[in-house]
Amino acid sequence: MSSEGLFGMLLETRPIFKNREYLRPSYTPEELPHRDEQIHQLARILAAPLRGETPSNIFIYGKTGTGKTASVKYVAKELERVSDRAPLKVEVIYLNCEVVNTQYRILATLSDTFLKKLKNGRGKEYLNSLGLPERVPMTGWPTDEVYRSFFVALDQERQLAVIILDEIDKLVQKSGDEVLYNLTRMNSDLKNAKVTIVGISNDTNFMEYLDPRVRSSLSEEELVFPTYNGLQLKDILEKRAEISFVEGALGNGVIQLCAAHAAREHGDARRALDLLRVSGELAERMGADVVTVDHVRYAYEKIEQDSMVEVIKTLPTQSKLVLYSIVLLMERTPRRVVSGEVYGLYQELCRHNGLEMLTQRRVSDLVSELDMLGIISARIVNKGRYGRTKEIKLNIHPTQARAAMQGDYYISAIDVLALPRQLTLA
DNA sequence: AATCCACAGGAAGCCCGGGAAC
DNA sequence: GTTCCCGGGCTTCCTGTGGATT
Repeated sequence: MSSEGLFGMLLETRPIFKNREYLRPSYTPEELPHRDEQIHQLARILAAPLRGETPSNIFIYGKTGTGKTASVKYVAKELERVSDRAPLKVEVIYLNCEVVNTQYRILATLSDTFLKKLKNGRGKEYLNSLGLPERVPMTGWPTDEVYRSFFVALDQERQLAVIILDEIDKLVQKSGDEVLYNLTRMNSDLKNAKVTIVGISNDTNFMEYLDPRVRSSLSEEELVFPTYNGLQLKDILEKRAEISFVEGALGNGVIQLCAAHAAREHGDARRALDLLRVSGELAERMGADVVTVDHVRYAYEKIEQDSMVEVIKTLPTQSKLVLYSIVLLMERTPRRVVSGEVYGLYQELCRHNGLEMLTQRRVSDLVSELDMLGIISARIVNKGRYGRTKEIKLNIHPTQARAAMQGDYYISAIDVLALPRQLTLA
């Protein structure tokens, strides 16, 4: 270690990032390149009620990383900003249905928002006089009571409630469409206030499960967010890089390469930004003061491996066991491994560790699954007289795979030394 | 040309847990 | 609470495969 000590190197090199937060998915950018059209449409639809027209509900569809959430949040923010001067006050409520995924919790959150607003505006006594509580408990109330308190609290003022339901497919999947039915009908009963629902999803199939009335009302206006192409991604990355990286910290071709990778994988901007950030972090860690295309390549590998580790961790025990057999064989003799060997070792592992043993047929399916997940690559080979088999290649480093599986109770308990010698030393 | 290996992978059916319907 | 149904995991049984070997 150098005389400067532990942090010497880190302090000496020029920093790479100005602010890496701008590269994270949680950041909502000031401008969204190549989404002007969608943003204008969205603004036009949402502004209509301000001019006294009946509000339309909006359904937004687009693959992940196409800027749906960012665009909606951006428009919502602008709308709230101008609503002071508008004839109708606007209140935007953003709900991610992956988190808030039941009818009760949605209504409770909406209730609370407007109860709080009312209390701040007119005081506790006013709430009491309407028979409204200060807050709705997290659980316990009958759902229609929660609905009523939301309704009454909302209708006390002339206002427009823009309810954004992100990942709305998750909601329908988990709790059905009853909430949506109630929310879409509200406008006909409200006297002062109006409600607009903005549903966001990356999956249109769920629409089929909706009540036809809900479906048509939810998609009064539809907006599609197409995926970005390579050039557009490059643009987006450049804009972001400007504010997040130190000037001159990005080498030639870095952005192009990140954009190209992401474009190849369905134009997901989130992935592209991730790749750029990880590349920077890697360069930083390696003590470089410029990010190069090599860092990007390395980062790409790292992201791939990391996601694979995640997949492995969530595998069922039997699949892990099969994978573990492949890993063991691979560690001994780094070559292609055939299915017969895998099943043989798998059997031994089960036998010597008191684990349930599956049939060859089933293990063959598990191997195919591992192949589908990209953890291994398998191909069928005919060896003539010596039969027909599957050659298996591991797509992740054996030590990484091992580490990913150690968390599993059954796997960590496996005692390799208990195996017959010819198997462990083959 | 016939044989045969060592599996792949399709078909049918069993079992079990969980959710909907009664 | 019971019954019914469904889907996923699994087994059993089976047919198919293509080139080295006989």
